Amino acid sequence: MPKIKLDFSNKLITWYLHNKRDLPWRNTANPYHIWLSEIMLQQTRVLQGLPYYLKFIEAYPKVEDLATATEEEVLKNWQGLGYYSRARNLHATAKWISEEFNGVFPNNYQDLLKLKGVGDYTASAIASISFNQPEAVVDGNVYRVLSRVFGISTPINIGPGQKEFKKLAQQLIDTTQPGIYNQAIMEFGARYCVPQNPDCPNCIFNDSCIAFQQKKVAELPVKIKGKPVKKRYFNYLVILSENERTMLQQRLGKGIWHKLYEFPLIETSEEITLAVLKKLPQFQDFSKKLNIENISLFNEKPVVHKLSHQHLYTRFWIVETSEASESTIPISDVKNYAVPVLIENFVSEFFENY
DNA sequence: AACACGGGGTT
DNA sequence: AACCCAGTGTT
Repeated sequence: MPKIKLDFSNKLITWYLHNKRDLPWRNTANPYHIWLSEIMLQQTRVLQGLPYYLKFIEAYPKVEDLATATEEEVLKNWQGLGYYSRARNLHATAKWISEEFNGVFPNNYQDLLKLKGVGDYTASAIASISFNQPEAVVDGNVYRVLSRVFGISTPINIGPGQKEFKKLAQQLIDTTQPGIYNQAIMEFGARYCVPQNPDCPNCIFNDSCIAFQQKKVAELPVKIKGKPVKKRYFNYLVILSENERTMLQQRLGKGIWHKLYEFPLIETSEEITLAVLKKLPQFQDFSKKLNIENISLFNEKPVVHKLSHQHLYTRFWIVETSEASESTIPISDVKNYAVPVLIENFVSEFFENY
């Protein structure tokens, strides 16, 4: 084995064994547990995903338990973690493995890659950690560590860079303990070679790190800038009908929050007044079905809910009606539906007495 | 290749 | 406000 490669992996693994966090998925090679943790940690901080992992392991000890749950329940348990396609793919994959493979996970990179929601990173993670296969992971941490140590300024978020880093990572992996190596480089990126102000003078690589030598640590990795965030204006109609009932609708189109629930929504191109709201065709269609007695605005200042690519300027209109429409549900049932955090925050504030 | 997809932490 | 996080699927 080339010395540079041995140096790199040995330093990383030595650092890891002294500095790793004690996380529940690190005490097992069970592919179900590893798969679950890896899906949850996609684009998600360990500390944010950890309570969800514990909740899922308890609610669904085996993949068959996840498979026999309803998608609604899985989404409810996923509520707040974001990127909800992960939860839908998780459930679909659990059913597939349970029904077609008798609950036994694929044991190699190529077959793991066929699972919904499992891409190059996750297939490599499971293959290496659960099955000891030498498949290198390349996540955000790996991009940062490799771009700095090896002084690579190829942009990491377009095709050529992704291929270059994958190839380098594959050359560097310790084939005798690939799972440990993969976790070591990720943990090192997450805990030491951090995005801003890493402690380079005391780093295990400070004698060889190209970025440190050339004072380019702050400029690496290079990332092409994305599009500016889009502003959207949401008007939620919070129905309050007789007997403490309200109305929820499921989002079924394309876009954010697919299959989650929310109050009836009217999206506009800008902030609107009550007079304008009343004239909107969507509102008039809606009001035909109900006997509206009063409308009031809950929040004059919009709640700005920030997503990666969108800022949602949201106002909640309280719509009191006299008749109990068929499509209403008891307010006390709202807590059983999977809703976006934006809705959950409103519900917990407005309906705290119900 | 570019874009959509959540929510929260950090600076 | 900008960037990032144990990325993937769609177009």
